Amino acid sequence: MTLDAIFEATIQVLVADGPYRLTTTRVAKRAGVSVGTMYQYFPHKHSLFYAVNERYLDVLAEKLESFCQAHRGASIEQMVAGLVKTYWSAKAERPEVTRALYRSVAELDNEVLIEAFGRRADAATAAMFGSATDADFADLPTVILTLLSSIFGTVRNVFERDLEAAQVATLLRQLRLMCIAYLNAVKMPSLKGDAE
Amino acid sequence: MTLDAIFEATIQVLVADGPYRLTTTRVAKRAGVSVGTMYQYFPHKHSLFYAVNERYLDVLAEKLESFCQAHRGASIEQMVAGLVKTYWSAKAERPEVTRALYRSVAELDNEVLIEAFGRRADAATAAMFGSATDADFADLPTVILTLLSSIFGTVRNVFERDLEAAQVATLLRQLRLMCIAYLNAVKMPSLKGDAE
Amino acid sequence: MTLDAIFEATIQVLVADGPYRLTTTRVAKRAGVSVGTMYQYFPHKHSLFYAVNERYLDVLAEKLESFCQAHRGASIEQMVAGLVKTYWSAKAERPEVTRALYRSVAELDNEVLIEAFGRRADAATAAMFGSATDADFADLPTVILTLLSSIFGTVRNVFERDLEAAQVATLLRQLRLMCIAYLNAVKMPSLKGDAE
Amino acid sequence: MTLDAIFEATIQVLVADGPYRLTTTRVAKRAGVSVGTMYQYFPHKHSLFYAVNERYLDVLAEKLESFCQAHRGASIEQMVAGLVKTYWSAKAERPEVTRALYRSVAELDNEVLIEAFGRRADAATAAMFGSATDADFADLPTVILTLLSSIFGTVRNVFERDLEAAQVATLLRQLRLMCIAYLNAVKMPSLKGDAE
DNA sequence: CATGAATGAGGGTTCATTCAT
DNA sequence: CATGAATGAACCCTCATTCAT
Repeated sequence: MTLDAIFEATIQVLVADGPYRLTTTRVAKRAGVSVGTMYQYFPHKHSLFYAVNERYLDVLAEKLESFCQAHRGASIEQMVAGLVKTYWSAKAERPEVTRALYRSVAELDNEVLIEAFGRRADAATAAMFGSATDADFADLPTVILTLLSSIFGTVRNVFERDLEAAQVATLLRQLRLMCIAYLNAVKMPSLKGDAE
Repeated sequence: MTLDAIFEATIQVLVADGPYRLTTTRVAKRAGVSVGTMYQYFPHKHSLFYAVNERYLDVLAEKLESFCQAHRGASIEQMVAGLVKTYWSAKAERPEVTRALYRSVAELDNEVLIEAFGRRADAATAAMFGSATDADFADLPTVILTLLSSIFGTVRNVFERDLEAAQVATLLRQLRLMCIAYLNAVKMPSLKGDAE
Repeated sequence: MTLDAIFEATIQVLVADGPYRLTTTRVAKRAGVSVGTMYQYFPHKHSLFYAVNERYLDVLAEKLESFCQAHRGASIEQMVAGLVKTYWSAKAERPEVTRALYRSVAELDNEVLIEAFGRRADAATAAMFGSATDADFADLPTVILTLLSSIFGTVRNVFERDLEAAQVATLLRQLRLMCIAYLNAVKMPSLKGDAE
Repeated sequence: MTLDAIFEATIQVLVADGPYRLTTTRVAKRAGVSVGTMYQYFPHKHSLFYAVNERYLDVLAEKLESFCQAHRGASIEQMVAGLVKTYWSAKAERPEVTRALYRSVAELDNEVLIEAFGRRADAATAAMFGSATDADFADLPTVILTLLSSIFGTVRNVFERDLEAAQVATLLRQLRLMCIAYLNAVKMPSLKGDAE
């Protein structure tokens, strides 16, 4: 489908030439359509860029949601491990694309997108952790905000500092450790906690 | 001094108009100098941009270093609390500037800058935590990388999601909690630890 | 056609304003197109300039070739007279253009063009004089080089010194005389030469 | 002396960077003076350029004049040989300078200079050939014009086509031959001519 | 609907020239 | 007088956007 071709072309140009060289002509050519056609789908360059980000965050949110949905009732340790893995895998699948999008964010006023994504991630994660069989939290929203900020932020840092594979593996392990230590520190003492 | 005026003008334009609208003419006008003068100090737009970031990261690194220097031999709890506070304060001093610079990163190949900053932060923090009187770590570099990634990442997330003051305060408290929980989880059992 | 308009505009600007004032905007305006359009045909100013020269030399070379082709087997006197006339006529057709192009040479690294033109002129002229019925030359290439250098150089001098019509006519007559005297001086005594 | 330094610097920049990169700052720096000082000697760039050319042509004219002065009463063969040699040597002494100046001519309206030079060359040469002991010419001015146009033009052609040393030597020999053949063809039959 | 040539505002950069020191 | 930092008009070139075909 034309639209998909345009999206993919945008990402490819972004990765290959950087946000600075992302021109409508270049994208159109790579997508195999004319500029005119592209303007039928997107009224201006900005909207194209916006749509690409929207789509990207949408897919990401879906992955998180589907993971959270599937792991209700698990242990917080499983949840944390899975959450980190899910988020990292989604980002690491196409690292250059991830990096390119991280860097291209400047171009658009995407606060709306980020907020929407944040809300979805918060909600899904909160629902999952709320169903944990081995822990309860007095202020779940705060816990979730802390957890996600830490995970998302750390992952972003990895890409920014361009760490080596070995370092990344270690860091992700430590990240899990950190999150679990945190959750255990803030969870309420409960009967459920007996199994520990 | 002219140079400072240019720096400040760059930041102001960045904040007011965004990286996309950062043009040499605009910066020059706001700095109260001619384009020609600007080009006497910076061989091209890029270098101006780069210099601003370099300066910013330099100040940031210095603040971290001076804090770390001053708190050798403290407890890990004090270190964590101070580290978070120092980093956050530096970023929150001029929030719009911080946000503007976070977003402008895309424009320049600043991996070198980020790496240099990372190394300085790593070194200073490692030296401090290595001197902690109440904890020892088997793999200090990894612990530091994790700690800083988490702190830096989380702070960045705060700016990206544009959280409210109250949320921020809570989140920072939780962040300290999380870091301490992590450090306690990974520290080596030691004689020094007796006091715990 | 747009392209021809651009060529002609370039020449006109060159003539009217000189090579120093030949700007892309000026050419575009005179050609009745936008700068953007010009850049669709020529990747940069230089290439436009180059193309104009190329075209000019190409036409010139063709005229020489066609004359030489048509006068094989003639007498050297006819050849010389025709050669001078052909070259001069081509140059004198639009004297200001000729002068403008002579002066604009500095702007472009046109050694390649000049060499190419030189080779074509050499080849055509050599073929013609090689077929002369009343003379043979021991070292034809050298004779041709001398002949053409002298003719081309003299003509250039005329334009540079901006001689009056009467002087020009006289000079051209003398030039023919000089060339013929030279050829007679260097030609081999031969059976063909009997008629002399 | 400062002025000489500026002249030499101009030429060096011209040779090293081409007429396009000849900027006042660059010349001043190479001359070891400030732009301000340069503007004390030359009211604008153009005048500097003009002066350099003037000086160059002046030296050239002097060489021709002094040769012509010294060879009054010689044979036309000696005159021609010496004239070609003198002119060529002057040009070939610093070939890059010659080439650079040939190309830079476009920048300035130097018709005046060229005319002045032409007149001096004409006068000197005419006086010399008028004193030849072995030939008389009915229309000396025309003969001189032809002779000089041919010599000057041919030499220029050599630089333009960038011929090899061997070719150059041959060409110069032929040029002498051509000039002598011409002079012999147009000289008046005279008693002086007996020696022939 | 698709095309892609045409547009031209606006960007980065240069450099002849000035003038306070 | 010499200096060289400051100026800003003007240059070359790009690219988002339009619209006749």
